[in-house]
Amino acid sequence: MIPNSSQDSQARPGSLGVGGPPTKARPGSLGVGGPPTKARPGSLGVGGPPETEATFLAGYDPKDYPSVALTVDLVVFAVANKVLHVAVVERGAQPFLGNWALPGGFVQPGEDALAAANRELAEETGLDLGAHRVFVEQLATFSAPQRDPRMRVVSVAHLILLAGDGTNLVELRSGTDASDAQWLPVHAMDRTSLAFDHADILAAGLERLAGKMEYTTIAAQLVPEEFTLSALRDVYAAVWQAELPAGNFTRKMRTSLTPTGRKVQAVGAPASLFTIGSEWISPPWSRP
Amino acid sequence: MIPNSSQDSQARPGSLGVGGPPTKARPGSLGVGGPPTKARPGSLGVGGPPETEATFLAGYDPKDYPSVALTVDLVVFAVANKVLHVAVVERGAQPFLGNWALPGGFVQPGEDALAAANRELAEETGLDLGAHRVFVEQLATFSAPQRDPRMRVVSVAHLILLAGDGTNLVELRSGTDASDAQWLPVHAMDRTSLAFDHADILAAGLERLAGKMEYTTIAAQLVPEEFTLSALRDVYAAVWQAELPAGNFTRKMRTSLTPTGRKVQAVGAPASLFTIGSEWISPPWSRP
DNA sequence: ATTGTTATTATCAAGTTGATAATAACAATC
DNA sequence: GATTGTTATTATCAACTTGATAATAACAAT
Repeated sequence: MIPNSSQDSQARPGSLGVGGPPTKARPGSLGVGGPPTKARPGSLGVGGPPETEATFLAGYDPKDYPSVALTVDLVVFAVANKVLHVAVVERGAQPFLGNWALPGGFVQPGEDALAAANRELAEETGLDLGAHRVFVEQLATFSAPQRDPRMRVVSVAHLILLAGDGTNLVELRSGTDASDAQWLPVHAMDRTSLAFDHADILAAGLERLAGKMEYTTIAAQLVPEEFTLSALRDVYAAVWQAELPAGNFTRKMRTSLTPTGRKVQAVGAPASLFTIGSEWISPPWSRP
Repeated sequence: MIPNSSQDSQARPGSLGVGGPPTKARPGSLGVGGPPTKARPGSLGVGGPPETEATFLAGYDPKDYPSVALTVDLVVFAVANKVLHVAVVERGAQPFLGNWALPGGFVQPGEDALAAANRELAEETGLDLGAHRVFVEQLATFSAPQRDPRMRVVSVAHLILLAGDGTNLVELRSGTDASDAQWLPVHAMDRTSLAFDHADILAAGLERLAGKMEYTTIAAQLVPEEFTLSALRDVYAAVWQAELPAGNFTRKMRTSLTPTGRKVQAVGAPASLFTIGSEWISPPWSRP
C-alpha cells in the first residue's frame, strides 16, 4: 500500500502539550546488538568492542557519507497599499539567467539555517536588520534530487515578514550576489516563471502566512509595532484577498491586542493604536 | 534590533489562498548586473558574457561549496490502550552508545527526504509498509552545527503515524542499523535521555500532532480505516492527555466523518463505524 | 454648522460550546 | 425472560460566538 503522505503540511501549535511527569526510565538491554552494516552516524560498522567517543571521533572520515549542498531560500513578504509583495532577485547566471528567484544562499559551516537566513536576508537584499522589525521562521525543506540541475542542493525555506508603514516598501539594494532585487505583487505576478522550484516555495510561504493568520497575530508582524485595527485589517485583505467587515474585525481582534491609549489622526475618526497582546486568536478565524 | 524569530513554528493550512489571476509578467532589466562575487548556485563569478546552461554545467565543480551530510529522523507514533507511543532504536555505537534514539538515516543521492523517510522506516523498524497504513509528513529541519559531535549532519525530521487497532502495537524488528527497536510511552518516558537533539525533535513531532488534531482529522491516521468515535476519542485522550466528553465529541466530530452503516459489537451499545469524511474540523477544537 | 469619512459600539438572529441528562442498544447475569 | 451493567447516541439549555447590519462618535474639510 502506498503510504498516506503529505509532503508539506503544517501544524497549528499552541502551548506545548500538557505532558505527564517523566516517570519511567527507558527499559531495554544496553548491550550492543548485531553488527551495524550501513553507514550512519552512530551505527558505523565497528566489529570489535564498543569504542570510546574519543577513538571514534579520531577515526571518522566525512567522505564516507553522501553529502549535499545546503542552502536557505527566503520568502520575504511585505505589505504596501493593501498589496502583498514578495522580494525577488534577478539571476545573473545560468541556469535561469535573467529570471526572478527568491533570495537565498549557502549555509556556512559554523551557522544553522536560521542564522543563514538572517545573514542572507541582509546580504542579498541590502536590508539593515538593525533598522527594521523582522520576523523569521522555518518553513519547509525542499530536497527533490533534481531541483537544481547542477548538483544536489537541499534548501531550507524560511518565511520572513518585514514590518512596514503600509504605504512604502523598504528599498531593496542589489546585494553582492544578485544583479537586481525587487518587490513583486504576490497575487498579480507570474509565479510560474520563478527559478528552480521557487514557485513551490513561494506557495508554501503564502499558505503558511495565510493559514497562521487564522489563529495567531502573525499579521501584526507586517505593520509597525504600534498599529491601528485598520492597518491590521489591510494586511488580512492583502494576504487573504478578501475584505473583512470592519466592525466584526474589531470585535474579534481586539481581544488579542493591547491598547496603547494613543490615537492617530487621519481623515475620519481618530483610530486607536494597539500592540500585540497575545500571540493567539481564540477561537480562530476561518478564511472566507 | 534582534530579529523576531521563532525557529520552529508551524502553520495551519487550509484550502490554498484565493490568489488573483497571474497577470503581470516580471518587470525589470534582464541584463547581467554587477559581477557576482560569492559562491552561490546561479551567481558564480563569471566575468565574461553570460554562458549557456550547457557550458555552465560542464565547468561546475561541486567541491567549491560547503557540504553537509543529510539525514532524516523519524518521529513514529502509535496508540495502544489510550497511551501514545514513539518508536526508538538503541544506539549501537558512540556517541550516545546504549541510549535511545529516533530511527533515521542518510538521504541517498537519488531520493528526496520523503522517500528517505519511508525507506528508513522500513529498514530501521522492520515495518512492512505494504501491510500497514502509514501517514508521513515533513516536520522541520534541525541544523545546529554541533548537533552531531562528529560532523555536520543536518536532519529533516518527519512525523509518521501508524494505524493500529488500539490495543496492540506493531512488532518492531531490529533493523540493519540498530541493535534494538522498541516502543516507549511518550508521556511517561524520560525524553531528555534521547540521543543528539532527538528530545527536541520528539517535542516538535508531539506538538505538530497535538496541534493538527485541533483542526484536522489527522487523529484518524492512528486508528483503522473504519473506526468508532470511541476509538478516535481514545486517540485524543492519548495525545492531549485529557478526556473529552463523549457526547460533545460525537456531536462535533461526526460532521467530519462518513458513516459506513456498519456497527461493531463490544460491551454496551453497538458503536457505528465511520471513515474520514473531511480532512478538516471546522470550527477547530481548542485543547482543554 | 454641515458634510464626508472613518472608527467604534450596538443589536439581533443563527449557530456553537460545555455541561448535563435522557434515551437506546446491547451482554451478562440472575 | 426480566434485570442490571455498560456504552453509544441524542437531547436540552444557558452562555457564548458569528455574520449581517445599523447606530453612534470623532474628527477634517467645506
